[in-house]
Amino acid sequence: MARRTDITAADTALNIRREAVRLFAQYGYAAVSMRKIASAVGVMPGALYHHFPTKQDLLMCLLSEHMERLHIAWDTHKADCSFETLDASAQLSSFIAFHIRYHIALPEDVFISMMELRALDAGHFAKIEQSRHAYEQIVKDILMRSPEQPQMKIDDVHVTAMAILSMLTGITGWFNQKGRLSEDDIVACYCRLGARMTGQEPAHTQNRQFDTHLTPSLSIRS
Amino acid sequence: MARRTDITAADTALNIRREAVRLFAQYGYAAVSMRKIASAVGVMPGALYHHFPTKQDLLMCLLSEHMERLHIAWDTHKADCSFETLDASAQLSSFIAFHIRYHIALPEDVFISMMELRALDAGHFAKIEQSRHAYEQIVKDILMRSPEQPQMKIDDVHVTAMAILSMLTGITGWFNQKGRLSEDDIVACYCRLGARMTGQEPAHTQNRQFDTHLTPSLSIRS
DNA sequence: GTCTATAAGCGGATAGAC
DNA sequence: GTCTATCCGCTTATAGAC
Repeated sequence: MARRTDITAADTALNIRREAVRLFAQYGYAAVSMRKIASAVGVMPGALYHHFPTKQDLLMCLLSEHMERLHIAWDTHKADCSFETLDASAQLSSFIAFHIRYHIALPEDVFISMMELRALDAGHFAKIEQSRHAYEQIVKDILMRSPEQPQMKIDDVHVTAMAILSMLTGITGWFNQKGRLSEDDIVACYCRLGARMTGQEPAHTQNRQFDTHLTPSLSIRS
Repeated sequence: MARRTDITAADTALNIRREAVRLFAQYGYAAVSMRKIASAVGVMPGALYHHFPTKQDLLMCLLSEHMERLHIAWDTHKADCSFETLDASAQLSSFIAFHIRYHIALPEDVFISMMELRALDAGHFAKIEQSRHAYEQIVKDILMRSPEQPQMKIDDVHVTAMAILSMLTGITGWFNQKGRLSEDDIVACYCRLGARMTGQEPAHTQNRQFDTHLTPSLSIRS
């Protein structure tokens, strides 16, 4: 067969990233060899090194691009729901809905971004950790505005923020697209839980309506 | 130096388990070689195979013993706090306190039990997964008794149980023994959060007293 | 029960042809 | 941009001496 000119270098680089994400998520970074990635992509091992100088660089690329996409998606979501005009209670529900939908859509990226931080060398780790902290700060900033809301009562902003984030991120561990609960059901459940965790009475939250849907831009993946 | 008769085979096996837990927690199962474990223990690599036939068996031993100790500790805690006599609300606080204290005391065992499940082969995985489900069922059983409690309101037992467990297990990711909050502070915060997540009004939970301390048996480690 | 020594193969990464 | 071929250190695991 003649050389396929319909497959570009950019395609191969994208295939490498996609297969690497899949394999790292399933088996872990250390357990996946460059040979296995090459085999999944359909190229010889040496070809990978034309696109990524080392295995470590490949991992760092996956994690940094994931964090970058996450922040961009959040900024887009903020703009689309006029986030700054919402009160703290509505902001929290808006964040919860965004976080759940984004994480359910990209479970493998999320998974390796949690699990493989320790596989990064010091410099790379610091960069990703900074980006993670910035994301956590979103929740803390929302909770710190709670004193403006008479129906919100928070004992400890830091603990409550970490509890909410852990609770949300844990969803990817058990959620099944074909299971009993739809994505909308999950979002509704967790918005209620988030409201309760921030001291809002069930009576106040039962009948509130939130714009909990993501903007279409989220579904675009590089 | 003559052969040290004060070091027995049981000591070596214990040292292997301890160093393996530490190294697996820090770098991950796949990233840690038998050579590194042997070096940490202070023996030659071949000696490890006298105690564990394969690396996989060593991992399975660590995980199965962790789950076994966890269930035994829970049974002991249940007996010591007369668990069956408590109402559902107090049972939940009792469980939360137990879970937090146990997990803070053994963060490395907990960590590898979450992270290295995928490193187990199919048969071993099934056994550990069964034990994990049994532990999750503890929370579901408590929540399913909530209809007896007029102050408890739960939308979905499964979701609420998973949310509580994720929230609790996430603590090990950020808790620092020397940080701003003591273990007691954390337990108090999370008992409050757990109460709120199960629909209990802040006014109801603010002044309640729970026996949130673990029994002494927990501090014993094989 | 631990040692020395080694088998047999996989690991990341590179050089140079095409 | 991908291939073939290869370097060489490290991997799990075993055999037999002590």
